[in-house]
Amino acid sequence: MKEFLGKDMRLTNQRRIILEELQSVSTHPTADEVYGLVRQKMPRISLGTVYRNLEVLSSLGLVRKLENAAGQKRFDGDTSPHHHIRCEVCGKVGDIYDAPDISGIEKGLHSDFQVTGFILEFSGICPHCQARQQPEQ
Amino acid sequence: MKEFLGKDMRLTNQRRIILEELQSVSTHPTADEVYGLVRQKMPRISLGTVYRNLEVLSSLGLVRKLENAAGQKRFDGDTSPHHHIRCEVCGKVGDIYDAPDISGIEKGLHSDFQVTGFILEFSGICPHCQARQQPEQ
DNA sequence: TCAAAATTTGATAACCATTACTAATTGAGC
DNA sequence: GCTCAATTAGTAATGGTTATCAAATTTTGA
Ligand SMILES: [Mn+2]
Ligand SMILES: [Mn+2]
Ligand SMILES: [Zn+2]
Ligand SMILES: [Zn+2]
Repeated sequence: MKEFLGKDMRLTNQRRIILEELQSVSTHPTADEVYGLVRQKMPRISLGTVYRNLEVLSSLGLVRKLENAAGQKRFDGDTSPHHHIRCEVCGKVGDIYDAPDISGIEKGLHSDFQVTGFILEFSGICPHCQARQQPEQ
Repeated sequence: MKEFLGKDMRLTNQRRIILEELQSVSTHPTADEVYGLVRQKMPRISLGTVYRNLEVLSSLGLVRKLENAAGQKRFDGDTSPHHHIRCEVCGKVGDIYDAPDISGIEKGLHSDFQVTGFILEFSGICPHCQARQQPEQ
């Protein structure tokens, strides 16, 4: 991790553990949930430190910040290219690795904006909420 | 508009003017900006009434609600199918009417979620911010 | 026609995720 | 180890949104 930090940035225990915990789960936790995870290893860390470092890590490209839908921001320790699906009921986020490749779809659009990219996000219902929603029949 | 309201819902002046104002612009205003527009016609309306009715109108399908964790919600009086592009600098939203059709892309994905749909949103830089960002050369 | 019931409003308070502030602490180069 | 800028813990502030509720408005129906 050290090699990714800028020259005036320090590798603190807080920073290292936040990244490690985020990389150890596949749940796309919110900042608050990351806080819960990290406190098991480092009980005196503050929520502000978690927010601050999630922002630092995402601007360094070490984590992905998911902010293109309703609800709280979520964070992803998996920076490999993949899409996400968000539960319409509870907001939980899952991974989609096999979506058709639509790269380049942003080229040649008619817009006065300078187009730089796109985000494709799926919506659905997570296993837990499926079970809750059809209890009968 | 009356025909779209539920049987226990009333067509108030507030409700009608909010929809009319939203349909009269193509700027995808925030709730606060809708409040500003509506107050020109109805100076004593409250911000809470604007929020409440934007929610009602969007649940009836009369307006589109554009949610994003990166900023404020925005509202669209144009319910015809089209995509959006968001300015990375200022958050302004524009329309994209000529994106390639990717409907059906959500079918056959490998996920334990029940997949119901998708959102494709473009990102870019709006004309105003383009002018501000490259002042030289 | 008129009073009771239902809905909606305006005003304001509460909420809550996130950011800002600041004195104390600490990582890293010398 | 010493120095000092970067970082932290703790807490306050922010800001968009939602909740609350008495008053106003509209509908119902006797
Ligand atoms: Mn992911
Ligand atoms: Mn639009
Ligand atoms: Zn769910
Ligand atoms: Zn812009």
